[in-house]
Amino acid sequence: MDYLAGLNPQQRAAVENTQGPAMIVAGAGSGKTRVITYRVAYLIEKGVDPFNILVLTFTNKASKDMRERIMKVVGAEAKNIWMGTFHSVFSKILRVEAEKIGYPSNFTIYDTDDSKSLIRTILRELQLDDKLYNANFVYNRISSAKNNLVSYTEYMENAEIQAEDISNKRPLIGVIYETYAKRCFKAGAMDFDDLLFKTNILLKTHPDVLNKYQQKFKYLMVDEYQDTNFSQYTIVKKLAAAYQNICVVGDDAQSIYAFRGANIQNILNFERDYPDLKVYKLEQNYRSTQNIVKVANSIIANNKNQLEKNVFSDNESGDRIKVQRAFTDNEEGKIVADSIVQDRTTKGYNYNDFAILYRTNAQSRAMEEALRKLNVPYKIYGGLSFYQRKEIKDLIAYFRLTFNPADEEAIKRVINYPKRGLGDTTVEKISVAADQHNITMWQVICNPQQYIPGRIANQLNDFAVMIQSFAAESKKQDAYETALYIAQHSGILKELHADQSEEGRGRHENIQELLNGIKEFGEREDIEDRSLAVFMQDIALLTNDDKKDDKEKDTVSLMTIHSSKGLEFKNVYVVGLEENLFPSQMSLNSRTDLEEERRLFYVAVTRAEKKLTLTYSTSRYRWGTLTNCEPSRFIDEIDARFLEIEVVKPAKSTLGEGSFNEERRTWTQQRDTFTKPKPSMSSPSGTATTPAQRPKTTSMLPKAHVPTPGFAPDAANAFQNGMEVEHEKFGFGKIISLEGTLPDVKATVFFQGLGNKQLLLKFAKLRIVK
DNA sequence: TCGTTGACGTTTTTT
DNA sequence: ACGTCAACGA
Repeated sequence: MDYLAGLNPQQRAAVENTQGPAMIVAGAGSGKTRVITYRVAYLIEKGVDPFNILVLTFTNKASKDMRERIMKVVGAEAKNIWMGTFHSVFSKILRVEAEKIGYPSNFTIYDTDDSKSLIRTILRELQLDDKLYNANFVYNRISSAKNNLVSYTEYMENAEIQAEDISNKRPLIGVIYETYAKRCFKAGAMDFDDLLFKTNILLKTHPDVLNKYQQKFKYLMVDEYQDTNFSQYTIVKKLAAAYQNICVVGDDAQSIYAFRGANIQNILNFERDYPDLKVYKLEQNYRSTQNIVKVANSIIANNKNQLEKNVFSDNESGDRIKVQRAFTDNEEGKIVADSIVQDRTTKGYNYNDFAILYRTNAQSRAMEEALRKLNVPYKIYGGLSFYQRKEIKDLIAYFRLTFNPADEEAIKRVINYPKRGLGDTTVEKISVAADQHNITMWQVICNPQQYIPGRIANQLNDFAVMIQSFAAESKKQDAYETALYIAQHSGILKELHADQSEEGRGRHENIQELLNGIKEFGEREDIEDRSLAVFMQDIALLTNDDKKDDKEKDTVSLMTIHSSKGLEFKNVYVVGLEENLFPSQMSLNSRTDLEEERRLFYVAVTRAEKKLTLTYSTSRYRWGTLTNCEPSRFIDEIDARFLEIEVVKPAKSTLGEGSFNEERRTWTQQRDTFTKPKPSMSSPSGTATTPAQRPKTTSMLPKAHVPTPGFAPDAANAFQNGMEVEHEKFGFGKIISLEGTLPDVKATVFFQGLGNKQLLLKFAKLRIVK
């Protein structure tokens, strides 16, 4: 246990106090991960069975890293610790206990796309205005209800919530919530929030199950506790109730997930729930230079709501923080890329030692381009994950359907991909029939003659038989063979193979990569059940970090600030420090939101060990148009003593060594002259629409034909060559020729002023004149 | 039923 | 700039 010697008194106390409730308030860079790691190692060395330890983290990456670090201390035993994100740990438990709450153990996990798609379907069915009832809005509303453990019944009975919805002019959210929840249940599906919500229900309604897991998890640890929501808080509280060996670790200054329901109250509740709670404060920052720590402190001091804490550093004072201006987003990229190349060569850094952090994923593009131009290797973290690509989701939807045919979203995704003549109309019919008879869409598809008579029934039957053959195949073959069989027989491989464009080949390669991944999974020795069904279970919870270890590769890291939490780099560039971008436009309405944004800035700044650079641009492409930008208020908030402002461009600057604020004033005036509306040339006085303002197309087209009163089209079989006909839009014309056989007869008709038109008689609305 | 077209909204952030 | 969606024509 010689590792204990390397800890400071507070850290050591936190590690050695293993019994009873504890809270570790850990400032940025204060060795938090080390403490958790050693605490777990210490527990094991004191004789606690790893199977009795549960460690909950916030991201897959954090749990993977931590397991590796624990492994280095205690060896292979670390494999037996229960460790993972809330979502992954409790989805595992739910699969074991699913039947107790009426779910199949192979329930599907709906990702955000699936959820929103289902909500859109429901909005259509309820004939609600999808502008007012925006799917995103509805989703967030339902999500936050679940995260606060409000069921749909409670939602509709709660006067406060109802009043809020009514004042939002959206009184029917409760009804949508109910429909959504029932549809998910019918489909054997849980969304992300359900994984926690249903766990709560399970533990509440089944004391025996609760007891089982209380006995199992005698020691609990929760990382990033400030980011937990009420639903997570309640699970932890219940599990810890028997032994009270609960240790939470967090930093209120780094709470950046309130938008997702995280509640800072949880820390306060925590003290209230455990009167004999021991609190450990880790305030010494070992990561960064003094300057960086001071800058971080001066930023967070602007927040009103925070716990008392004094983070300090004994490291060298270090360079001042660089602030650099660019005139365009591309130039910003160039400045950063140049700086990386220069520091690497002159100061002997690796590419690994650099990170570029941004507020939104969209900002990565300019950075990428600049890095590519200088041949700098880089890796983008986050963004569209491999498993979110269309072709991957398509194939996975076939897998989902194979193991859970009730999965409505999977059906809708693949029933007509590749094209097999089962379009929207048919899906609508299936959906209606399913609703009427209170069965699943799959049951309708398996019995099409009964519910949807006609020619379509045959195609539906073919589809059903195909899916059933996949299920049969999965029972005979291993994961890879089954997957390959499905990829081939669904027609997906053929479809992608036919597309010889660059992207098409890329998609084909992605499918190959997924298949390879499944093959590797099938060869793993450490898992007993290596079936495709098991491979599928966690797919929705995987993010990018699961794919290949690029750790050894020497690359610059690009990521959002959110995904940078918990990481550290020698050199950090925080880019796009502009009003409306960072802080984000969405955050400007309320103090709470702005404070969260500021904490985000705090997180960004505290990632840096040696050198921190902040950049902003005076213009940037947003939504495809060039927009002017103002420097972020966050720059102003930093104590100027720690800053080094570099005015890059204007050759022979007249600004001299002026302060940042002075420079900014100049810049602002300059911008004003550019944006002042020019004397109007385009808008003539008066409000009436002038002919010149109408869309050009209208005036260019021949005059629209007004159909004869009582216009009624004739049946397709009534037409003969040479007949004079009337078209609803094109007016009068004459049939020049007829081709094909009923019902697919195609007519060529000559219309006055329009020339020849080819019309399919079964669609075109034509009336016989003579 | 399917493909094309033009209008529209999108950019917070993650499991 | 880009992707999604409704409307429309074939």
